[in-house]
Amino acid sequence: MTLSEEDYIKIIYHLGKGEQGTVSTNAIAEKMETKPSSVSDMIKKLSEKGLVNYKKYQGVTLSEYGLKVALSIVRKHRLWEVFLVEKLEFSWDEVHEVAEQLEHIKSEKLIDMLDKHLGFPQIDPHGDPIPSKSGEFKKSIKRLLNEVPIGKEGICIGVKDSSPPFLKFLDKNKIALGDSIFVVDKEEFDGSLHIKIRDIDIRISDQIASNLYLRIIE
Amino acid sequence: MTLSEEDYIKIIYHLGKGEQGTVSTNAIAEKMETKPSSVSDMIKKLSEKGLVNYKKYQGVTLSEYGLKVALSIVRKHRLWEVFLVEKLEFSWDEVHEVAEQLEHIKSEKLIDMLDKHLGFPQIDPHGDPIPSKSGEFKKSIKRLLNEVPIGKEGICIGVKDSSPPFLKFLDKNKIALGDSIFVVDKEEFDGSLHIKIRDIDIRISDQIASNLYLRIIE
DNA sequence: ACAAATTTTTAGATTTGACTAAAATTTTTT
DNA sequence: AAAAAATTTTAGTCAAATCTAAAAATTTGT
Ligand SMILES: [Mn+2]
Ligand SMILES: [Mn+2]
Ligand SMILES: [Mn+2]
Ligand SMILES: [Mn+2]
Repeated sequence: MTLSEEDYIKIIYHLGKGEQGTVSTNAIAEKMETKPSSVSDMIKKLSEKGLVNYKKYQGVTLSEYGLKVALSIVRKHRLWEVFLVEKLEFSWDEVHEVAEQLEHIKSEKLIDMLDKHLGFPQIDPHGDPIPSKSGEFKKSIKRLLNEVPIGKEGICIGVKDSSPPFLKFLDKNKIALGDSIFVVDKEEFDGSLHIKIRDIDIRISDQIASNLYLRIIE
Repeated sequence: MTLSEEDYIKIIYHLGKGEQGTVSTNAIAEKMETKPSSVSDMIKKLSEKGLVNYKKYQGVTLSEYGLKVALSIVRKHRLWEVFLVEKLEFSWDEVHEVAEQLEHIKSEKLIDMLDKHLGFPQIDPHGDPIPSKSGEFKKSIKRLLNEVPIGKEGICIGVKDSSPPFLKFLDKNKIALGDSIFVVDKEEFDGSLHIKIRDIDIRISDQIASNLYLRIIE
């Protein structure tokens, strides 16, 4: 598989939300930062290779084989992200671009040993689950912070918006993965939240709360 | 720079033995596993980009800029090799192929932090010196262990005597290719050596030491 | 010195992945 | 149910990196 083919497969996977969804040519073109006509050409090739199911004008889905390939790339991407944060002191808003390159390195042993070196992590620095070698990954029970009931507590496991400005905000406010967040109160008027994090009470807007994923403890 | 251009530059560097030597089209073709005609084309391109000095039919040398690029690639290659051996439990004969891929990853921060993570190593698992960020590095030389000065360290790169008894001895004493050996002291009386290998102190006879090749710096 | 052998370069073709412009198809409006 | 709009595909180019075959330059052998 070429680097370009791998990028297409990964994008089709993400646009298909994991598995089923059929994906449009235009959507792929936008993500790939290329033209729809180029996408048509590539899809034809991927289809001939058995990586995608394709009928002209009817969108595209990953084949079983294509899904396997996609999960292997996602696995590599997320393991490298963990490596960069845990071992090389990168912060979570710096890792994606480098992982985009590292995910294409071809060596089964490399990724197995990297996994071991990192202690077989289950989630990446953005809270996304890391597929196992065989392509399974446990569905984490995510809930957006603004949907967490008052009086409940949860673990911060990820973000919906992973843009640098948002990640910077979290960093500045010392909100990080693994942190426990307790919802003290919710303001009806604007949906802003009063939360307790590391024994400190802070107030966050609905906009922030609706972009933070928690895993609810019970 | 494309991946292919980087490979050409690296090969021209190695064939030119570090710096001066002018390199022939045929030699490059052989190393690149391609045809001389393809090499001619690529050299023309590298010349236009100012990476090499080139006169038709007269061979090619790296420009000052090209040398800088070459050293940066060699640095990345060797740092990744150290990483694979030191952190991921690869053996010295498994790392080259993977490093050939990793050396093309583009991120200055990545390589700086990797260097730091590894403790700023001076030599790679094959005993070759690692250029500094600014492109300086020490020359490495091959020496029989009994000719290595006290206080020096080197990588075991080969044997002079490859008879079964000798290899058995090495195996029994856990001395293997790729191991780093530090010469602690030398006994004047019989020429026997006190060495440190994998943090263990052992004593070996002159007969053993005069049949083991090390690669040392400077 | 000069013919033969070798090395190197050019000419022309191929493959991959992309592009523009135009045609075909599907979807949305009226 | 057309007409209009949007999406998707095809047709025809292009650039990068490669190839084969042939021409040009250099080196070698007598
Ligand atoms: Mn990422
Ligand atoms: Mn991630
Ligand atoms: Mn190597
Ligand atoms: Mn090496």
